[in-house]
Amino acid sequence: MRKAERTKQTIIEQAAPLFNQKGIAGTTIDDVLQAAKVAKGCLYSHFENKDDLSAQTADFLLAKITGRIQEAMSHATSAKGRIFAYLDYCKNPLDTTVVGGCPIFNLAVEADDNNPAVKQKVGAVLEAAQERFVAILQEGIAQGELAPRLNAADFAFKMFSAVEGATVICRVLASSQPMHRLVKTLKDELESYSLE
Amino acid sequence: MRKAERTKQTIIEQAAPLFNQKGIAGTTIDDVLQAAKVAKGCLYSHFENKDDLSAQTADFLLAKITGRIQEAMSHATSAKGRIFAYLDYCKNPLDTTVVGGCPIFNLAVEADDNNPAVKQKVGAVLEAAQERFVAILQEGIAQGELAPRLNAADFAFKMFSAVEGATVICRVLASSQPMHRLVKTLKDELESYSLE
DNA sequence: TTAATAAAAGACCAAATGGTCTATTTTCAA
DNA sequence: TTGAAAATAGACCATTTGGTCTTTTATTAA
Repeated sequence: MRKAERTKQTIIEQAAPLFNQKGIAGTTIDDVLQAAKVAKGCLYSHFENKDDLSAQTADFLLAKITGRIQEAMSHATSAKGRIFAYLDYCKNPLDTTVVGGCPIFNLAVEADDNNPAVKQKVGAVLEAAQERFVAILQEGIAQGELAPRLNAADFAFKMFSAVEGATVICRVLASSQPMHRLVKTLKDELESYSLE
Repeated sequence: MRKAERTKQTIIEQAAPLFNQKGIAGTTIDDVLQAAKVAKGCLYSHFENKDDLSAQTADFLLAKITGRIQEAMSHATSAKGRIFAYLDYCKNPLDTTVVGGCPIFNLAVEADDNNPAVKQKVGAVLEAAQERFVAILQEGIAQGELAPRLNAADFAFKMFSAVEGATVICRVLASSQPMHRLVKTLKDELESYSLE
């Protein structure tokens, strides 16, 4: 039963970039089969159907970027440092952690009107991310590192929305320059609340 | 030849919300046939194939929102007024002009890795929008309405990215509250550059 | 009004797609 | 080492999908 788990993981890992690039509707079971180098019977012994596969792959994708973001921020100690680390992590939208752009947004856009299950997963991730940023900023304020006049929730939401939006825009324009300027702008803005 | 044009327009109009909600890959020719109440032979006498249909529908969708945004801003006279009008226009992400969210982003996300033709269309719209906002802000500065220390390009991009990003997020969270706060934040920010 | 032309209908088709089922191979505990 | 159980292969199937073709109907310029 150990081999099976490995195979299942392989399928998910190979399916992930496909779903992220081509979308769920745009990805075929045969695409996945080919990428994972697995036969149909094998895939269907691990997943009920395409919906099940896409749901589990969505979980994988979402876990992957949130993990990476956490990891990127974990090296910093100050609030400002953590936020800067996040912004730096997002700096290159053309070459994202998972090929095809930010899975959060890719899934969000596709699932929005179609896939309640995935939509809910994305919603949970979105809320967690928001809360994480707010907590970091509020701790920064509590520690006397950031000015209390900073509205943590507003800044966090603005920053996150802008970075995610900019990721999409930069990818379409095939240039990461706008993102670089955005990151600089947001850093300057946060810097203006710094008390140290 | 007049009737034909009307029929073609109907097909595009009926296809538009489908493509916007379900995506291009997720929308079937039969879906469109049913929505437009037209037979297959009819549709294919107006469009070469699905690609042609989706490209023309993308044009329609993009023209529609850009038109609406222009229209919303056209009533205002000052730079601040125009920007505020845009922000107000975006205030309700759950009930967008075209059902299913902002077509710019929906198309951007799907076309990004799949559909160079549509990607290019979206890119053009994105650049035009950005330039429009920058021009408005710069004119505001030139007219002495806004402080010259305002970086028009940076503010415009941050605003646009954030609003588009927030639209997606709000839709997934099924709440327009975050957008309301974002709009307020951005208005306050622009207000702080107002010289009048 | 009518004839030439354009538009629309829908039966038909081939390919693709998601999914099933049985046969075979592999795994791994005893 | 071996045999029961698990995993995998891939032929097969029904349905869906994009697309074509011929027939019928509607339009419109003369």
